[in-house]
Order: sequence, then C-alpha cells, then structure tokens
Amino acid sequence: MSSVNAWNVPNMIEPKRVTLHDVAKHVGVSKSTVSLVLQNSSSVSDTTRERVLRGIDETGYVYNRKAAALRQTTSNDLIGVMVNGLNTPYSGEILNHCEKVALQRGIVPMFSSNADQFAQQENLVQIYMEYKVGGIILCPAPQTSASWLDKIWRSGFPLVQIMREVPFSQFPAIVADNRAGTYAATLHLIQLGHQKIAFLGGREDISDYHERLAGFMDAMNEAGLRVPTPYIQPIAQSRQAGRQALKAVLDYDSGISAVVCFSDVMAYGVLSESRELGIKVGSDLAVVGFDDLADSRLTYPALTTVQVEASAFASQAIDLLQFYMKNPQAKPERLIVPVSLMVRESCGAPKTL
Amino acid sequence: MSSVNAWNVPNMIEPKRVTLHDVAKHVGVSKSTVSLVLQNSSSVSDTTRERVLRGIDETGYVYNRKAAALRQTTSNDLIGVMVNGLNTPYSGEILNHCEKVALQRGIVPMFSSNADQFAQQENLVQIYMEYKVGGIILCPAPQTSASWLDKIWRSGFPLVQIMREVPFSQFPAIVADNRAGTYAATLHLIQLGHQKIAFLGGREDISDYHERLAGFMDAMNEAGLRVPTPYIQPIAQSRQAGRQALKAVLDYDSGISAVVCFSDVMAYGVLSESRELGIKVGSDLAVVGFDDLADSRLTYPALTTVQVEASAFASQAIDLLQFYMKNPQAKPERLIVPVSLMVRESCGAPKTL
DNA sequence: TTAAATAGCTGGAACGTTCCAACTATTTTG
DNA sequence: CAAAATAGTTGGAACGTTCCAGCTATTTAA
Repeated sequence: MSSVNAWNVPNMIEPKRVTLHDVAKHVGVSKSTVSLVLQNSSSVSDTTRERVLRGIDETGYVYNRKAAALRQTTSNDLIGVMVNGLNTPYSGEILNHCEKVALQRGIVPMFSSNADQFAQQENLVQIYMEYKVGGIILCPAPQTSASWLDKIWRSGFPLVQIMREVPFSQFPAIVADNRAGTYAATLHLIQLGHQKIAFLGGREDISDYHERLAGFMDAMNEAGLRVPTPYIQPIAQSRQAGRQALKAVLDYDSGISAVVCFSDVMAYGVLSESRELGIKVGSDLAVVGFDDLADSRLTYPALTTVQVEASAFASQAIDLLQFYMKNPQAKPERLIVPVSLMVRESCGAPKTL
Repeated sequence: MSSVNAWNVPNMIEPKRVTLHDVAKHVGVSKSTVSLVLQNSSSVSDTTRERVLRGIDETGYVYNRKAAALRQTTSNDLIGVMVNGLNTPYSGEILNHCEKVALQRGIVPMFSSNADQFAQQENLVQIYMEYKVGGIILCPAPQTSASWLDKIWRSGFPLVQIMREVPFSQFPAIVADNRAGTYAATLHLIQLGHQKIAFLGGREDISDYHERLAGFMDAMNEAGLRVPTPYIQPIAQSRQAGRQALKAVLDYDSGISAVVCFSDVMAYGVLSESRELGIKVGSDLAVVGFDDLADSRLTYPALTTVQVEASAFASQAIDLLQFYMKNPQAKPERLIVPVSLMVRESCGAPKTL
C-alpha cells in the first residue's frame, strides 16, 4: 500500500491555518487584493490575479465562509431546503434536483426534513436563521400557520413554499396543478366505463389532499356518479396505507372497479394488495396514481399516473427564492406546476367500448 | 384573513440586527455573561441566567453561528454527510436516521450527494471544508483513492466512510457484513434445492459488490455448484437494471431457478419483469434481495432479503465521527454492521423436501 | 502642459461572537 | 481574624474575512 495511513501521521494537528493574510504575504500583495481575486473582481490586473491564484495553490489556502459571511451584509450563497421527509420517494426527487440546480448556481443548500411535524420545523428553521441563510424553501408541516410564515418573513428571511401551502396564507408557493390532475385521471376512468370509483390516501390536514380530492369530486359530480363517504379513505400515504385502504374500501363495496390514489406510493400498496387478493389490476381493477415516480413505469402492470415533474419544483423554487432574496418587497407569486396524465397499463382496457 | 401579508409589510428591511451586545445592554449585564448563558456555563448564577434568557426573548435575539464559529478553535456542531444519491431509497433511510441522531445530539448535518461521481465529491468536500465542518461522513464515490482520503485527514477533517470503503485504504469505515449476508441468502436457496443460481446487479468499481459477490461464491463453491460467468450480471443497480438483468440471465439459461440480487431495488425490478414474463416468483423463481427496505415486506410476494439496519449505520457513523473529532490521532476502526436474513415469500417453498 | 479621470492596489475598521485574564465580593480555611 | 479559595462577572483582544476611503501611478482630456 503506497498511501500513508492516518495513524502513522501524527502531524494532522493542523500546523496552522493558512489565512488570506498568509497568501498575501507569500505573494507579496495585500490581503485586500487576495480578497478581490476570490471575489472575481474586475479591478485586479490579470498578472496579479494569476500570481495570487498560484499563491493560493502553493500555500494550500482554504476559504473561510464563516468569516466571510460575518462581514457580508447579505448572504446569498446559502439557502435552507426543508422537505417533509428525507426518505420519501418524491421528496428524494426534489432534493436531488435542488442539489443539481443549486450547485450550478454556486449556492449551497442545507437540506433537512420536518418529518411532517411542526415542532421539528420550528426547530430547524431557527437553525437556518442562526446560520443566516439567504432564504428558505419549505414544504410546510401540518399546523403551519400564516402568522408563523409571516414571522419568518419579517425576520428577514424570504421563504417559498413547495408542494403544499398553508391554507388562507398568501405567501409565495409552488404547487402542482393537483385539482386538474385528479380530474383528468378520474375523467379517464369514467370514460373507460367505470362508475364505482374510490379515492384512496392523503392527509386531511394538508392542502394538496383537498385539491386532489376536489378534482376527483369534480369529475364524479359532472358525470353524475355517487361517491359514498367510505369511498374516500384519507389514511395518510404509504405503501402500507395503500394496502389497508384497498382492503377497507373493497370491504365496504366489492363492486368498486377503479381507484384513484393520492400518490404513486399509495398505488404501489394497492398493486401489492391486489396481487395478494387475487385481483388482476388492469382488468379487474383500474388503478391510477399521482406523482409519476421513476419506478412507476417499471411496476407490473405499469402504473397509470399523473405526472408532476420534480425538476420543475426544484428549479422554479430556487428561481423564485432568489428573486425574493433580491426583491424582498415583491408581491408573492403563486406558481402552478402543470401536470399530465400518463396512461399506462394499470387502468386497463376500455370496459364499455 | 387575520394574518398580515408580506407585501403589506414593507418594514421587513430588518430594522437592525440584534446582537449579543444589545441583549446585554437590555438586561444590564456584560456581553460575556450573555455569551456564557448561551453556552450553558455553570459559572453564571440562576437569577442572572433567568434574566438573560428573558432578555433574549424580549429583544428577539437570534444567535449568530457564523460569528461564533469564527472565534471557536474547533467546531463540533456541524458535520458533513455525503451519500451517493439523495433519491436512492437506502440512502434516504440513512439520511433520515442521520438527521434524527444528529438533532438529538445538537449537531447540524449538511447533507449532500456525490451522485457516484468523484468530481462532485471533491467539489462538495471542498465546500464542507470552507464551512469548517467538524468532520465528514462519506459514502465514497468510485475512484476515490486512499491518498485523497489521506489529504482530507491531513487538512484536519476527520472522516468516516459508510456503506462502502476505498480499497486498500485503512481509514475508519462502517460497512455491512456483506459477505455473510449473501452467503446466508445463497445458502438458504441451496438448501431449498436450487442449483442454478444467478447473481444480479452491483458495480464492479465499488467495494460492496465484491464482498457480496464473494459471499455468493463462497456458498456456491462449498456446495460444489457451478457458476458460469453469465450468471453474474454486474449492471449497476436500479429497478430498470433488475428487469434487464433477469431477462439477460434467463436468456442465457432458462433453467435458472433462483436469483440473488445485489439490492432490494434490483429485486423489485426482477419482481416486475417476472410478472411481465409470466414467471411466478416463489414457485417458478426464487428471489432474494439485500437491504430490507421498508417496502420489501409489502411487495407481493413479500421479498426475502438480507436486512441491514440503516439506523445502525447512522448512529454508529456519528458516534465514530465524534470520537475522531475528539481524538484525531486515534487508530482507525473498521466497524461491521451485522446482517440477518429475512425469509419471506419470494424465495418460495422448499423444493426438495 | 496641466488638470482630471482612471486603473490597480492598499491599510484599517468592522462584522458578532468566544476566550482569557483579571476583578470584586463572598465564603471557606487555618 | 487574616489569608486563601471560590463564585460570579467583566472588558478587551482575538477570529478571518469584506468593505470603504484613500493612495499612487498612469492615462486621458482640455
């Protein structure tokens, strides 16, 4: 083994930190000049820039963002991004795209999750503030109030909501076209001849649930189809919940021939449960999801679902946040991410045609 | 709507930042005292602590971590955690548990992903250093070298590897008992009477692949079973890859009756493809995975798999990192996370018995 | 030819903490 | 009762940057 091992090398006691000043001395300029080089200032000649850059390399200098941020009046290279779960598939997509976009723009995202708990959200937003982030992207936990959001803004931290929004608040938000999505999905099922259609999953204390349910109801009402209360099963959203919800709803009415799921993950649960119950998805039961996770085209049968591009959330959220970081007084925008129904096999062949 | 809206409130121009000094003046003590209160120092009387705390509340003071960190010699309340993907299920579990553990200990994790690319890893670790993290937890990207790890250590940043480790390096690492895991899984299949068993998925440039493959080969060799080269399909790991790999391997030998998958995600792909091909998993084909994601007990059939507790990775990684932050010269530990075979339905009923 | 403008660089003050040595009461010890 | 120890508090010097106003040559304008 050619490499030197850590325990053979007791000199990691950091001989001394190399600072801007050290680089300056080494190169023979002032620290101000070195600082200007780091900031890509145009008022430094190419030759000195060259020399300083080399000096930085030779001394092994590493920039100290903490010191920099202390002096700077506004910090626009650090933002907080809080989702509702670090291990939920759709959030994962968001995080992934946020990181990509942020890195492209030279801004560093501090990721965290509120785990759908307001207390944790409060705690972590406090930490964001202590780190003096330039702004916050937030998927608000249940029980987040408009006045709380207001408090954050007034403390000087621009904030944009994603995926969900606090009811009756008017703060910047980027949400999917939830209502249109479930409407399209439900309409599609109705056109296939289904009449007894259930709506499975979601939490009643979160805005997107109501929007998606509304889209479903729109289509059902327009078609004059009845929706008995037990057809609606708002029992959170997880694979497990999907399995339970399907069982519950079929228990109530075994004639149900189609289900609209709050999310793809719910739908995966429905797929599993169907298989267990010996129900053939596609022919016996039509299933549609919401989100269009990468996996959804790889299930069998492939899942019909409403696509919401996670990358759109990510890039628009960062765009919008940066906008508010520059213009904190600007009018709050509410952006709608378009959706599109991806028809695959899980909704089956036409029944009436 | 009772709340005041942001755009009605043009006074968000931050009247002025409240500092330690302001709090001190407000309470009538020195800034040093306020600082001591913030650090929970025992050398401040209960009555003044009380007063200061109230003062902090009244002035709306928010702690400035950047300023604090600038003065502190060592920062042990901020660490970097880099996984190989923000949107891969197992990494999601790790992130989730890391956040939980970190928050309990009052340390803030900066999450990021190297996307399995060394260049991105280098870039982000540089940023970690610029933020003066106290240490780094890293799932190393392919092509990470021992000398690179050494460089990080020597710059004063303790680092522990998780899930994988750089070959021929001897730096702290926490890895699953990969070899024992696939050995147990393969042995189980052999005992069920299977003889033609394939190994699907994984990347040859990452350590865990070789360990898992070795465990598989151990069991096969011990049983005297042949493993033609095409039985081994190292084509990354994803649901898509799982589908492809199964097709490829059955194409080569349709007599294969069992597959050991590099990961659960691979196995999900195998499950989907089997269904598409009309192969009954459990009776026609035995499938085992690796990881035991939460979903794996909810698939149909439920997936037999090797369980590796993500929470163990998370808490042990943070433990170990904190240890090295305190004792940078300590001998590097290599911790093995135990695994256990979870027998469910996807490996089917005994064949020979 | 002189005044004004500019390009390039500079030293010092500031940012908001923590650390340190020192200071004052108060309590304990011999 | 004096000396020593202790509990509680304090001001000032760091930490490593950025910002600002100013400085010196050089170039441009009049």
